[in-house]
Amino acid sequence: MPRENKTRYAILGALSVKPMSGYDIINWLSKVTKSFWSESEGQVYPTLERLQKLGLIKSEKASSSGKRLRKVYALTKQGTKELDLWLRKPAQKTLLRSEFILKLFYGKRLTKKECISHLELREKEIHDELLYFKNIEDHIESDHKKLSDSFYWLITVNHAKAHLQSELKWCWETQKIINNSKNKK
Amino acid sequence: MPRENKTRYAILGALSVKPMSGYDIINWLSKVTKSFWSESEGQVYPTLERLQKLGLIKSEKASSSGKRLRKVYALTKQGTKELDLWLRKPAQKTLLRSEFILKLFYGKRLTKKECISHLELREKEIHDELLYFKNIEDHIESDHKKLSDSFYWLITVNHAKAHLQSELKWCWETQKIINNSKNKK
DNA sequence: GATTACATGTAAGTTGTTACATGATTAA
DNA sequence: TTAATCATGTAACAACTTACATGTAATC
Repeated sequence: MPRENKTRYAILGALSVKPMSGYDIINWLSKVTKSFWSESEGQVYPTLERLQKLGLIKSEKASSSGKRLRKVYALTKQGTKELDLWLRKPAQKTLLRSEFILKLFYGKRLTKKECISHLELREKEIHDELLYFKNIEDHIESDHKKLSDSFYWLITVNHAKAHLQSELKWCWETQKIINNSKNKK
Repeated sequence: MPRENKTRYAILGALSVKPMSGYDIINWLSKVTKSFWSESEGQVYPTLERLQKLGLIKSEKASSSGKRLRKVYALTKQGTKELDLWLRKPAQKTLLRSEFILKLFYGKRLTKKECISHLELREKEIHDELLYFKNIEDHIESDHKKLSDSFYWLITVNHAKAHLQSELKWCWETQKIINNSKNKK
């Protein structure tokens, strides 16, 4: 059995919030699902076409401010059904790959200092990401108070924040452990 | 620029611990780097061949207990150099995709009960995974006390455990939040 | 006698990224 | 006028999974 295409559901879900163009979807997802889902252009546009052929979405051609055509897609009844069916199925595990942890896993080959600097770099990234999610949170709370979507959006932001905070703590503890270890290097 | 192949480094790293066959590598990685890195057969065997052609690893043909040939690979000097070079470079971010969080993100389309059941399912998975890492931890501590590798292996196990524990806590809190919310569904 | 573990590999297909092409509009 | 943003799309390629083919040896 081939792998199930998950991109479709991310897109169908986005369109369930409001009709959007491909460009809108890419930007919206990259902002608001940043911590747990990403899509690239090369995926979104062809998938939109496929979904339309399948009758799960329909496009209403609309021109934006300029003359360049802009295709705004909306869910069809069938698309809505398909989305809701998928949402109800238990989630499959999606494996992550962390290059950072892989490097640390082989940390024996590095000096203490080099390991610590990997950890410090990650620490900085985490700080930036926490700031980012603080902003996203404020943005969701102010702009979308009316939408009941925002309730679940904030829950996923909490998830990201909890993850980052626990990783930050682990970074600190790990640096201590490494500094106190008796390895020569 | 094409994406950099990370599989090579996972394999080179594995061979830096001890010479192994493709089969060994697959099993070892799937056990010990489970939480942050996975490789499939269809990746490992062709990559081993490529790495050999590049002179980064060499195989010593050896037969195992039976007659079936078994290729044990070891790092060459060049391969060691390549690995160490990569280990010292700052880690690139690897994006994760969580189907579970994506479903919850669109949770507005589900009933409270359905959302809770997604969370409960995840809770069970986390329990199992925590148990798994407890076992791995004991295994690393007993079998590999002599190897100084184990120091860093345990650090990555800590990372996985911290992540899981923070997610578990978030699961509980989220269930409370959903139960207390005033959504109709 | 059947299943599981050992062991290597290939084929087919899907999924995904990156870089590019194209072109309009708006703001510095 | 230069750059950024809006906007859609394609081509090339890399990465990845799944299923299968093949065969031995040990165990239940």
